[in-house]
Amino acid sequence: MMNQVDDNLQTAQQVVEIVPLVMRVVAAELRRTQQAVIPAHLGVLFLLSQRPRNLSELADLHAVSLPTMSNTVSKMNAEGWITRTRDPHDRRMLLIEITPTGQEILFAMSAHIIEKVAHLLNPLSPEERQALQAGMAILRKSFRHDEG
Amino acid sequence: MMNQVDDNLQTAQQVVEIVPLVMRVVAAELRRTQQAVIPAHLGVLFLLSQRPRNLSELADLHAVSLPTMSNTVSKMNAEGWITRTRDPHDRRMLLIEITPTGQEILFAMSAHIIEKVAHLLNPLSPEERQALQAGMAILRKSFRHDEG
DNA sequence: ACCATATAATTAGCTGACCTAACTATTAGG
DNA sequence: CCTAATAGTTAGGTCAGCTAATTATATGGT
Repeated sequence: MMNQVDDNLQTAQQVVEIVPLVMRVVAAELRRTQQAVIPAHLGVLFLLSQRPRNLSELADLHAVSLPTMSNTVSKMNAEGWITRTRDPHDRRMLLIEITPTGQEILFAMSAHIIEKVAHLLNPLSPEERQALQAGMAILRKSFRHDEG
Repeated sequence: MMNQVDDNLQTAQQVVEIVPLVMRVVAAELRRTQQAVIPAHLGVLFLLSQRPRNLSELADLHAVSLPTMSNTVSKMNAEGWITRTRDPHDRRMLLIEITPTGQEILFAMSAHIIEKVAHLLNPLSPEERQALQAGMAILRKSFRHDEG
């Protein structure tokens, strides 16, 4: 019989083993099959599709440093995927919003990646799929700082 | 009622959203708290702890290109974590084996990372933990090319 | 009213993991 | 025995991420 502390460690070990593997396999799969270029910062577009955010908020939610997010946002702005405006109430802050172009990119690229992953998940039974979804939901809860 | 194709896509979407987030959060957590340096290639040590491998096999299992794995293995060899010997039966191939030092590093660093992740997973209930483990097992099955 | 401090974002410079293309070394097969 | 295939390395580059230092704005105490 395993106590709760040991079980927690074992769960953590699994996460540490599996998550990086999934990252690499998906990256490799995209590289292998891709014609269109995948924007690296799709996750940020996704966050912005939910609502406008400021830079610090984006950095926090995306779990990167502020300079990294600043750079990311610059590039996305240059691509026309987002707009950056000063918050009139506090001119230190940026209000970052997704553009219609950004929405389109998000939609198209998400569909592309998701299709690849869905292909890898194809052999799963409905029960396994459901179990996987449940696991992902728990990870989201544990690793995302908000619920939006 | 959702059909199986849509459900598969939705599952994939969740994976695509969550897995990179977990990566970044864990990386950030390690950076924040770390005294000792974490070897980037812990996953490779883990594979070698199971059994010796050749380079192509490692590259495949780790889902990176051959040159990347060649470079990784060189660095780990310089650190004394692994040995590289020519396979006597086919001198083109390398037999790559973990050293006792490598074993120690793997053990110590795994414990460190797993402890951090376990900390993040602490608020979970036993049921959630179990669900998360189930989800991870399914991901392993879908993304790892072997069962060793 | 003013200055010190705190907060928001940017810039500069660097690291490290990853890639493709081109190469060397060895094996295998007609 | 020589051409093909296979295993690994080298060369050269990209890109997301970092820390440290800087700029701009806001706030709070005297």
